[in-house]
Amino acid sequence: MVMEKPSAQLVGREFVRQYYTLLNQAPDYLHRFYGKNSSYVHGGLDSNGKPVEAVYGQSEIHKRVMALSFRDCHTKIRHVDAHATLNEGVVVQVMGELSNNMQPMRKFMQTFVLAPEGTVANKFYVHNDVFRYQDEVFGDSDSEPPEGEMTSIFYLFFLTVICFFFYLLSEPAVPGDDEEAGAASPEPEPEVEKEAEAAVVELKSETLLETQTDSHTADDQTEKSPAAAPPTTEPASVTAEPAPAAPEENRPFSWASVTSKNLPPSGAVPVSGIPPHVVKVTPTPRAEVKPESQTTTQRPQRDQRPREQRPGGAPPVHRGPRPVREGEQGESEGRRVVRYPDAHQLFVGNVPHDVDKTELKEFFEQYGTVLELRINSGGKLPNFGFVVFDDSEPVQKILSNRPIKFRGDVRLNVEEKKTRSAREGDRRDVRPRGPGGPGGPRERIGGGGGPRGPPTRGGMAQKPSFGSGRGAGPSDGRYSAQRQ
DNA sequence: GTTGATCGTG
Repeated sequence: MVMEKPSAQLVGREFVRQYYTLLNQAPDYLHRFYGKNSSYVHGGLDSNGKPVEAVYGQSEIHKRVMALSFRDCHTKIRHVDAHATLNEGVVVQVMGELSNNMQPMRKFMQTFVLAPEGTVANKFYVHNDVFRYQDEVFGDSDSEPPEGEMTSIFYLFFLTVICFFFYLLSEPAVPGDDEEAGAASPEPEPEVEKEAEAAVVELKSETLLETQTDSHTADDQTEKSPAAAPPTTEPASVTAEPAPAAPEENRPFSWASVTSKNLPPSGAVPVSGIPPHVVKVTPTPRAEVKPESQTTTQRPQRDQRPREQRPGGAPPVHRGPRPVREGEQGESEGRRVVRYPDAHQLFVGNVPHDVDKTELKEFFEQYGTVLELRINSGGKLPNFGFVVFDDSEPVQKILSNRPIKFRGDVRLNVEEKKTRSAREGDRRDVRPRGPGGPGGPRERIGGGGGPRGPPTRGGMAQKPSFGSGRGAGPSDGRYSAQRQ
């Protein structure tokens, strides 16, 4: 319940990860770490050979960053110090080496002052960023033999694992779909200068994440480890493919909300359009967060399935991928039988009998993506059906838009899909469980008692989540907080 | 008025 405040160390390390990852992958977004009054200096000597001065403010910083033309910027972190400082801030000092654009590594020292973003706990922005190259300051240019440079890719992996996010700047400002698409598109426009950037950056991370994880959809037999990539200068290109991008809605993404989003009662995840954040990577705790060790420790094995070692030739004990049911639209590509969570489904009653399935589907498409629609005409009236969306949000939207008029005047009876037991629970709310407990009056009510409700909430990670903007609380069960 | 069918273990 009590969200521990993350230690300065934690904040610092995590920030360092994110910062240098972004520096490597998307330097043109780097300025989003900064605020209106931030200061920034990144090495450099002026014409007199003196260290250049800092610039102030996000847009100036952006210019400066662009002028520095980071390209394939690799960083090797030698040491990170992070201390709590005034006003709930964190001061971070990084010592390391940096190589830009295939140039040799240069030693640097960089100091950040992270200030609380304000409105939300554990969000930070960079208030000061002071970066100097050692050779520029000391005049010496001894170069060390580089070894095992930290490809940011590796950090990237940790990004996917660790649930921290720095939300940058103030309000997400209700990012619209276009923005989302824009951010996910391979060629993001640097049209910033407003807020709504926080979201973009989040999405950015998400995108990066996808590029790393898209290769292991569901069944990851082939596990290619990005970290295994030798420290050549070739990072995985981020711009690869922005992934199918399921119609996720606009709510800002946060890992906290992901981890708290329990699986639907049916325990199944829709296969079609795997939401990017459903990555099943079990968070390996940041046991070793020392940047140093990361360079060598390589990836933590992402799925520990102790049972099958899956030896080279031994036939796996696959229980057999069930043949896809011929039931209606069996996702031809999805090799798994799909079951949808109740929350994504809508019961629709009072359906006109002559209705066409596609007609109904088109009707509901206006609320969201209809994955599946089934009409049950039990011989006679009434007619009802189920609409499956790709998310609970359209369902909620529909429910709150009741009455739903179809063909002008037909009032569809839309309800959240209920299981039988759920309905019974509704009806007689708190029926005093009479004495006799499990045996009760011999009415039917299946012998087993409701096998409902698998214990969904597994071990909620206790880790402090940073930008858990809104979803900080576990709270809601099936309905994730509908925005608005 | 009306709430399906489907899978599969310890």
